[in-house]
Amino acid sequence: MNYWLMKSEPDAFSIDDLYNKPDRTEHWDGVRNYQARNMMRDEMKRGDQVFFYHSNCVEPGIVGIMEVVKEGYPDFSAFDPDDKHFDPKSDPANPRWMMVDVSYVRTLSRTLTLKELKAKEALVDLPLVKRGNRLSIMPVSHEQWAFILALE
DNA sequence: GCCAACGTTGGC
DNA sequence: GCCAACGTTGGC
Repeated sequence: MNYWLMKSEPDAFSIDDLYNKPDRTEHWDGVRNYQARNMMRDEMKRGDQVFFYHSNCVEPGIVGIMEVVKEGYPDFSAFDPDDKHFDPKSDPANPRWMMVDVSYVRTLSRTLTLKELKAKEALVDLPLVKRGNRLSIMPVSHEQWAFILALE
């Protein structure tokens, strides 16, 4: 099993929004970055565990855990001219963008803030804490996952 | 709201 | 294929 971290702006989609979805499950659409796309297309597998990270908000940090329940498939929001993430270059016959479905596992008892994570020597290799990193989906090693969870 | 970092686009 | 311009991300 692999571990991941996925960012979302809580104003757009928060962990509470995920909790309130039917089956507490949602497709992770709107990713328009090739590196992140490749991870969803090639590497994320059913049962993988994912940290839910709130970005661009008052207290950025890890707020919960979710699980991959459906592996990579075409992101249909790219085909919809009315969608915020419409991409005319993504052809339904040859989709450019992919997504996975994720399901709510639990909300952490507290937010593990970016500030706190940045201060940990054990996490210096986590892309999240590297200067200028903007990846919205990133792998987390098993060691990093266990270390972060122990902070809760 | 500012701005640094970085990915993408497009002219050449 | 280079690289300047531009748009976006996301912390602060």
